[in-house]
Amino acid sequence: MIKYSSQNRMLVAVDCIIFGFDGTDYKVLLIQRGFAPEKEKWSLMGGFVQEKESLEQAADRVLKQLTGLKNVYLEQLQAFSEPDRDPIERVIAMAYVALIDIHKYEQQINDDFHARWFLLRELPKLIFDHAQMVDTALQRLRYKAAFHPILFELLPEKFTLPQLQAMYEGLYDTKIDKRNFSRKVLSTNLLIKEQEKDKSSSKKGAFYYSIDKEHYKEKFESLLNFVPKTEITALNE
Amino acid sequence: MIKYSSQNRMLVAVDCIIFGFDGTDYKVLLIQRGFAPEKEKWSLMGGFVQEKESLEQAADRVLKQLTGLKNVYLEQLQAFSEPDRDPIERVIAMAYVALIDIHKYEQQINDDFHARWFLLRELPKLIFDHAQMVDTALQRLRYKAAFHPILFELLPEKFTLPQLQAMYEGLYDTKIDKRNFSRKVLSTNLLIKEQEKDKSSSKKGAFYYSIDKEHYKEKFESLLNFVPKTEITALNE
DNA sequence: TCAATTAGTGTAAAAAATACATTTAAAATT
DNA sequence: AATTTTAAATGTATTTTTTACACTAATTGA
Repeated sequence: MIKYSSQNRMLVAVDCIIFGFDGTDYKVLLIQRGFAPEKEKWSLMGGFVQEKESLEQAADRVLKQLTGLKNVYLEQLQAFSEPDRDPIERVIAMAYVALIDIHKYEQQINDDFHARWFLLRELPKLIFDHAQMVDTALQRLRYKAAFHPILFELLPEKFTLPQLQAMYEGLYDTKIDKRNFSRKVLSTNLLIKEQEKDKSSSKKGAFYYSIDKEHYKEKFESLLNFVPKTEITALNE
Repeated sequence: MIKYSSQNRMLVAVDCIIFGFDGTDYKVLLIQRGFAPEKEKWSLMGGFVQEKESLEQAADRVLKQLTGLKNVYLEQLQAFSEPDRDPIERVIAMAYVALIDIHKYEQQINDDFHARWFLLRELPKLIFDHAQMVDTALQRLRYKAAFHPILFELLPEKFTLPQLQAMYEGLYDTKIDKRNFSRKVLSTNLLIKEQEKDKSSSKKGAFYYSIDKEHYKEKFESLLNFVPKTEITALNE
């Protein structure tokens, strides 16, 4: 079989930045690396791309192998390709961002795998350029969430408006007027009001909402505006 | 020296989608591929990543080698990684998008290299998945140009408001009211009005404008809104 | 000097975003 | 049983932004 002769072949890896939200804070899922170099150090979920799989398939596989997660929101972030980013040998890394409902997978992750959630604000030292990957992923999340309803991926099936608002406030580190926020969110017709209330955080209780999945798919690509303009005047992309 | 043993190494390439605008139409720069397979077929500018260079460096190098272009706007688009996208062997391709002033480089490109501009609407059949890369790049351009002043990269140092407007109208295939357009554009303080007029396309002549480079850098990341909302309700990203 | 052509400009109406405070529901306490 | 406590829910007036829309100006060539 003919090949491209005299060209330089290299390893290609995928690394996944997995964001979660616990109702108050954003978290990132990390594992202790299982092999040298930097064995036992905290790392993003990563792995080498195999011969017969696309990058997307590799990211799915790595996520499943290391955490048990399947069918999660997963998006290509960007490549990290400094020649010496891995001290052992040249590795091109493609970073993927995943958003998951932290509670849905919490048990599974803790029990079967040795992944651990860390507060985004208190991440341990990470191997290689993984801290930079997290930074870049966070920037992208801030950018994208300002226009598209992706943060819903972080919430359980049923959630309340105060929870949703806290998630937006956390991401942009700001306070949003709840009257304006609920008007904007509800005007998209993305949410269905449920009968029940969540009484875990107030006496009155807050009504649960769920996603109208039809509208969600349609509206996903259209442009929303949940975040006040003053908060998004200088996003980094 | 230790390596990651028993892992699969593969070729990594960069491919550049180079957009230009000739005042009326968008164009894409293509070359005839110089080696098998698909030798002589039309292709994006591409090349393999070398051992000691990052992807960005590779893209810069490829662009320079194949067209003579330097210091152009170049942005990572996304990876294309289907295992069989290249019939010879596994190649992961990272696509980059470049925006250039078509006239500034026209001579250089035609004379020294065998690259050729094609109308975006009339591209020839391209090798491998390059047509898909162009599609994706165009989607990204539409998305990004709706919020950031990147289209200025396509224009010469001095340009007129009608030219600028034609560029936006072409990208979104729409008509924009010129009173509203000029008000919006000028309100950003991104443009400096010049003394001279361009009389090439009207008897009255249209004043030239140039970019206020200070403001341009500052404003690049902030969010603009040159395109009417009705035109950007369903961008694909 | 008149006709033709494209550039340039202003205003009123509609829509969207913002600022802002009180009432309501339910539980816990007295 | 009444009162207090806590967070949820809600409406309106003001400001800002966006849109729709049509005539005048400058210049060239006939």
